[in-house]
Amino acid sequence: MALKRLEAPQAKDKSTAPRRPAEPRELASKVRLSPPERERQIIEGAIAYFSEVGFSGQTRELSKRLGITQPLLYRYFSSKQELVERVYKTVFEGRWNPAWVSLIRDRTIPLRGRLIEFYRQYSEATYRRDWLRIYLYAGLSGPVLNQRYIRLIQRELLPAYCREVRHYCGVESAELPVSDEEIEFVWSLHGGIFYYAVRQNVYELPAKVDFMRKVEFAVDNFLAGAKTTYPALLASVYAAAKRPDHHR
Amino acid sequence: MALKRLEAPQAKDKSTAPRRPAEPRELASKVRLSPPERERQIIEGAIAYFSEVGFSGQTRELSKRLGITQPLLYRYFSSKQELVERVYKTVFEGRWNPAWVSLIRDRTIPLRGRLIEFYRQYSEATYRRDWLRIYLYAGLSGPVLNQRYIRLIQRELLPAYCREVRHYCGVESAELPVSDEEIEFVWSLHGGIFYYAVRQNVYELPAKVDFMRKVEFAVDNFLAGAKTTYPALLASVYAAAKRPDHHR
DNA sequence: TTGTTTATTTAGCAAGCGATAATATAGACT
DNA sequence: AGTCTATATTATCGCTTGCTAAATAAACAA
Repeated sequence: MALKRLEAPQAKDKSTAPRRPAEPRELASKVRLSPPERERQIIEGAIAYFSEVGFSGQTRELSKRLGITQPLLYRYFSSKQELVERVYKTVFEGRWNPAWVSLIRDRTIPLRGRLIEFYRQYSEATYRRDWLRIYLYAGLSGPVLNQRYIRLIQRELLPAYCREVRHYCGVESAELPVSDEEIEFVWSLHGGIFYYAVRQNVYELPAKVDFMRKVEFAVDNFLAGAKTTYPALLASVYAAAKRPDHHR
Repeated sequence: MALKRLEAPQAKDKSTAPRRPAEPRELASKVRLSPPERERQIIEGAIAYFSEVGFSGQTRELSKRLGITQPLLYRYFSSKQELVERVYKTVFEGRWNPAWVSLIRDRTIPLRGRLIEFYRQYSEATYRRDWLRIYLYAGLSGPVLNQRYIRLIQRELLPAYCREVRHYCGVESAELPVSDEEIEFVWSLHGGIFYYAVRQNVYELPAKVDFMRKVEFAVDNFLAGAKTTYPALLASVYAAAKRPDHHR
């Protein structure tokens, strides 16, 4: 019973007959690429493929879409895991623009305009189907990469938000550090817009309201509310910080 | 070369020797459960397992965690896909409470209090690690289920939000239907809180601000802003609806 | 042309996977 | 206690998967 496998057709023939010559291929390109070029092509294809099917996608199917054979992947990446990590790295580290922080801080423009312009640029870079899907897949595989990205947002972007909102509300204070409560306060704006992008580009719901229009609503409401709630928040945090038991 | 597989150790022995008697098992329970009970147990275990590793998790590992053998799963579910769909169904259809809509509409309580109380209850039911992870996995496997859930929110919950916010802002109008713009407006509140839950329970970032405190910030800022921006939004939508080219 | 290098392919393994058939046994009923 | 039925297990199939070794062929230098 265990030997049934033997009876597979032509199994014997193949083992004794000389290897037949390679038949002409009809794949996309027979050209030999230089290693850097081929590597770039593989990573690009892997981003497209894994963003669609997830990181449990098979190397055979990926190679098929690339028009190459599967073992060739292993000439450029020693394992599937290594390729996956290159995909993560390329996507997460390649689309952040430090100029965005300067934009938020540019007080020659009204804060409303800065925030709207920021989301116009930021959405173009990161709120795309492939980025969002890889972000979500990464977060489910393990928290580390998303933690790193969120910490980047919390360290670079959101404190700048907070200082500008303070200025906007007329409660600027250079010496008072930005509190966790303030960071969480501005997360509401950022998170609401992010989730819009997920609904549109991952869950594929029809866009009944244009993205930029939605951003305007969200920014307007955020700023209008902040005018009264932000000073109150700041006061409550500041009061708590003055009390002896303020740590924890 | 192709016959090498034959040389696998004890392959022949196994095929000729009589089946050895079952060795005593040390698994959790040898009891025979009634079909409904066993089915419930499998689904419950599948929710826990698939929410951790995703739906590409293996049936063998699942059965191991349940303390049963893998073929037993196939007595209760004709395929893995069927089990997966039961998991989806159980999670998404089992945790929605229609009373939440009544709570939002209960004008004997100030709107702020209603919203905060709603998020206290809603987060307890759905903003849990297993629910959130299955929600995210489902959305990446295909948009259908998440679309259905989001449409439930948009049909049952958010229009109620909108009418209460209209009342809160003193611009109530029973005959004017809730517009897409208004729905999107209140999504900002809901989405910002949802993404907090994802950061906490999926990306496992330390909670520097307590969930209910964050909800208070978000609701306060939303309502404070709405007082001025919601009437303006309503006016702009209403003005557009009056123009001849208002449809699309 | 001829030889060398190396990008790429062919063939294949070993482990893992979903699923099935045959067998064994727990537990209720007589 | 003995019988019977449905629950549960054992063994195994056929296919897929990540990965490797050997063979092939394109590009370049002599």
